[in-house]
Amino acid sequence: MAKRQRRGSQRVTMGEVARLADVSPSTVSLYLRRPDEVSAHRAEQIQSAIDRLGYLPNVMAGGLASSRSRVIGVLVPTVTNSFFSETLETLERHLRDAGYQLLIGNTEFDEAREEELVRSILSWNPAGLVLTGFGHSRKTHALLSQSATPVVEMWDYGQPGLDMVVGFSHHACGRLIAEHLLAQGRRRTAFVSTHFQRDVRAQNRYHGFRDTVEAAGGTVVLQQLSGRSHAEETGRLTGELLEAHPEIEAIACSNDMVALGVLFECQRQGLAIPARVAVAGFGNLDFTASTVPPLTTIEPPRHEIGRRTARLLLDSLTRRIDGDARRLDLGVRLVVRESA
Amino acid sequence: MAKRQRRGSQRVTMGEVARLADVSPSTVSLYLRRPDEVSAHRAEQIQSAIDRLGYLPNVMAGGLASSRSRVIGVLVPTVTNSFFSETLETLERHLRDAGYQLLIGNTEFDEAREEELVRSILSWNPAGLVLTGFGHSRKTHALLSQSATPVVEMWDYGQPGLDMVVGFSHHACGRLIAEHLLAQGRRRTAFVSTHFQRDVRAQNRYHGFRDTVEAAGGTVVLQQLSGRSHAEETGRLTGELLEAHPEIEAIACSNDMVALGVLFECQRQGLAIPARVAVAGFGNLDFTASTVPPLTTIEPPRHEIGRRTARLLLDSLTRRIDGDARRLDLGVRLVVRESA
DNA sequence: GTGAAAGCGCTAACAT
DNA sequence: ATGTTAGCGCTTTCAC
Repeated sequence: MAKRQRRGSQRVTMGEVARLADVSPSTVSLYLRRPDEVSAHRAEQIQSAIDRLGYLPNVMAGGLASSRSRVIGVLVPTVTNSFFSETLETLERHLRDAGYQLLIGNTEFDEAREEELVRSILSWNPAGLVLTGFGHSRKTHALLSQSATPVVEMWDYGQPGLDMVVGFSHHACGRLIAEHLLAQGRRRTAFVSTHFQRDVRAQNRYHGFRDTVEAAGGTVVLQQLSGRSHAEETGRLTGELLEAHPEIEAIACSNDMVALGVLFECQRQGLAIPARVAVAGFGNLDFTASTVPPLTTIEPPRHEIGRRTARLLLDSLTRRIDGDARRLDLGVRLVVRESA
Repeated sequence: MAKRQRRGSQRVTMGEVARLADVSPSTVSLYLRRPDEVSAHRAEQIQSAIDRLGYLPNVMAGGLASSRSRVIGVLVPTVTNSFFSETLETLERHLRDAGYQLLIGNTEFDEAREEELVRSILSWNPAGLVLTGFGHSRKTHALLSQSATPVVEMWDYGQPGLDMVVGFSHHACGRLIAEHLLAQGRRRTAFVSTHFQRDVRAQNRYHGFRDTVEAAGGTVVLQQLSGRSHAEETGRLTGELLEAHPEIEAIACSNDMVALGVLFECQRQGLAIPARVAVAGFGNLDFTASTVPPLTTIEPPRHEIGRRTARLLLDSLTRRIDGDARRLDLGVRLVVRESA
């Protein structure tokens, strides 16, 4: 006789496993959570029942009963950005190894959407939450503070933050590039960037760059793309830039994809890099080592952010973390190659 | 008097909302699920109670009670790959708009890991599951068939599949590129590729390419990278390739990042593209339009895959989908630019 | 070490 | 249209 199929739900319950193993459901539960507190004999019976029935625990029931949910929400602007997706991947691996399931959401650089996602994720009663950066709506702040969920803000550093922080200073990145360029005697500069509205961190890097260049008596022309880094527009804007400001001897870019666009535009115009104009990026994307010429850039700790965020969050679930340890500045590294 | 804090769980329950709104819990439940079946008066009371208390429904409790879980699992090889992440983003938006939460997992191109993830996701009793491609372990097949969860395999086409399929033929992509090159009279070719073990779809494209070139009496030299597309290795292998096979007049690449590496290597060696050697990619990544020269490539329907996968899955949850409509070949488009 | 019993917060009949 | 009741499948005291 075939078993009746329940409406789309899981077939085998813990009770059925218990019956087959000839123990009580609570013993099965105990076996699943703390195997060594069950006698070897029963453990074996239970495991073989589980295998025979193909039993899979029902996470929802478990979560409800224990009122703890092995779920962690992660909100990034977009998974489409390789910076965030690499961090995400590392974060996922570490958190999954610790038994947590990630709930990932794309805020699309929009605080209202972020708020919606926070609300939706809090409905899952998550053990923790990871957000990108410091920009959140008032309502989001309210939601989070009344929920008492541990929160890590990642990929940025330098503001108080909601709870825990793992990242680095983008202002410092801009400064680093500026200092490198200034040391070469380049004072007439430009900053070509993705739109600040889509990328506050690019804006912070710009500020760091501009402040440093201007403090040294140099100039900075800002050229903002209309949206995300689009190679075609990057080329066009770079062309306009160099025509309007032929004195420019260095171009800092908000990221490596923008720098790639600038590089190709210079090639098209026959401008020698770095002789005529230096070019620097941000991100140290894979291809930057083999462009012609190789690109000077900044290496952000994308995987380290994932690792440390996972660890900090996990630690905060088991023990009290004190003030200092709650905020991590991971720093960055300037990668000097030939383009600047 | 401050409310007692429950151990890390959600504070406000539906019961408390009901009490404040002076209705029964089930009326609150009804209001939340089908608002217009509740009288306007009570609806208002309930909503204001919800607002005052900051009530968020407990998804776990709801899911358990209804034994339907507005959860859909998605397994991709890696979110780090822009093809998958763009599909993922579109998929996420559409599915979330329909009220579903995505559970995303990285298989890391490993069937054993995929199996583990399938198991872990089935524990959530998902409404549906989205996998990438056709390669799954026997155990995964078993798990899925006994669970009766609707499954979409995406990003590929041309095999029976487990249930539903949304993608395109990678073999056809290889053929398309080959035909284009052959039409230009180029018969001595090479295929530079990421490692097949990490990318079966690249292998399929290679097969389509090779079969077509050889059928026309041409030759194909295969050059496989050791892992994922790494620009430095790509350059080195391309150098070796052109030295060992100076007769080569066209290089097809398994994707645009590889093609970029080839492009720069040719620049470094002073080989004119396409005069001396033609170069073609796959993916139509953003930068390909503005390389020097612009890259001939193939546009895969990355967003369309997300859209159609979401729709097919959603549809299959409400009505029976018949045979033909369960398998979608979305096709691809050859984008001819100057490099080939 | 094991089992019985009481929920976790919600949904879904069913009654009214 | 609203309330009553009985679970959903598991975890967690608490006896034994």
